[in-house]
Amino acid sequence: MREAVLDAAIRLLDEGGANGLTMRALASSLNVTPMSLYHHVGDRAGLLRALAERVYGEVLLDASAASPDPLVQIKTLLLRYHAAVSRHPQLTLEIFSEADAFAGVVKLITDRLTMLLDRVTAEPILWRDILVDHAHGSGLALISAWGNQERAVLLQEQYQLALERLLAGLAAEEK
Amino acid sequence: MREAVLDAAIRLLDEGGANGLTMRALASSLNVTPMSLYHHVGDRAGLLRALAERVYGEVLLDASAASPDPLVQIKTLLLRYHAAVSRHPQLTLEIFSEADAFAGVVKLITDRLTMLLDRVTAEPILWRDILVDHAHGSGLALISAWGNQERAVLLQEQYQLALERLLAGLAAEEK
DNA sequence: ACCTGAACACCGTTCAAGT
DNA sequence: ACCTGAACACCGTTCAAGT
Repeated sequence: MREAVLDAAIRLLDEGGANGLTMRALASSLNVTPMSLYHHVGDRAGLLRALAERVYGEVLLDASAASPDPLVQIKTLLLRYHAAVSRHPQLTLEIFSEADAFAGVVKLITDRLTMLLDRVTAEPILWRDILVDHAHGSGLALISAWGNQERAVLLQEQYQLALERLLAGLAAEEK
Repeated sequence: MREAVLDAAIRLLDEGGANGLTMRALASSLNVTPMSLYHHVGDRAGLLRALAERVYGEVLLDASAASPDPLVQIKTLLLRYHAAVSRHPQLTLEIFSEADAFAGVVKLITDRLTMLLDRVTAEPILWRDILVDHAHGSGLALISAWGNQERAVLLQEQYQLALERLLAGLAAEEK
């Protein structure tokens, strides 16, 4: 039942943004009373936290990937994170507006990124913020392309290109 | 009177985010009926549009600055835009969630940026998106530092540093 | 443990009426 | 032109009551 609630919630959020995901609309889409939701996901903040864990949680799966090259692992991690952000940009927006945003899963992702960058550059923090901020900005730009599959694919390809430029700039600095 | 409404609105938005800026709270803070606001700024969407024009409008003032060097002008433009975004990150967030976001002023800013980049790189669009997306992500990160003046200043300085790295990477490519 | 209806304190916005 | 009160159709969440 909890999974069904989260499924319906992410759909409402994708389609209607923050205003589309109301407890009452969510309950109604499941043929249930609004108050019933509180037994499965808690209040609206709890619901959003659960959604964030589900969407961003996949990013860290089997992270010590094929290649031992840290630059390749950095690229893989960022491509996955960007994919998660741009798959549900409205969720990202909603998480951002919380004061203690990105507290849980995302902290794990940026920590892993920092560790990898430490092996590649003398300024791991600076580059981590450049790469993460850029991934956020690029992912959020997907909102303006919602429902436009063609443009969405184009933006995804462009992110890959942009990431290569950024990592080239990083690799060009001496360690 | 219109200016007073906008002043109060941006304050509510900064302090309480999207949920803090309600038409009723805004009216109450001005000792006025909610309906009175509709004569000055229209509905909530109109209010946000007016706020966006005011905040982002300053970015384009006297843009053909001191130096004729396009790289310097690019840097100045982005520093100003980032300053506007990070001064009111909650407004940026709210504008982002609109379908046709950044329609007005921001279009002018990115167009000017594209023109300048055209004189410096063979891939102006790619670099425009890198720089704009990064500015957005970095500016939005200010939300987590709200009320923390020390951290806010640090993030501003870090943006300047990050921008220099990015422009160095851009300049390193052959035109 | 899970679900419910009724209620409370909110929203944005429209409308008809006032000056 | 500007302001108002009342009303409508919504919100999130609490509470007391049911199974």
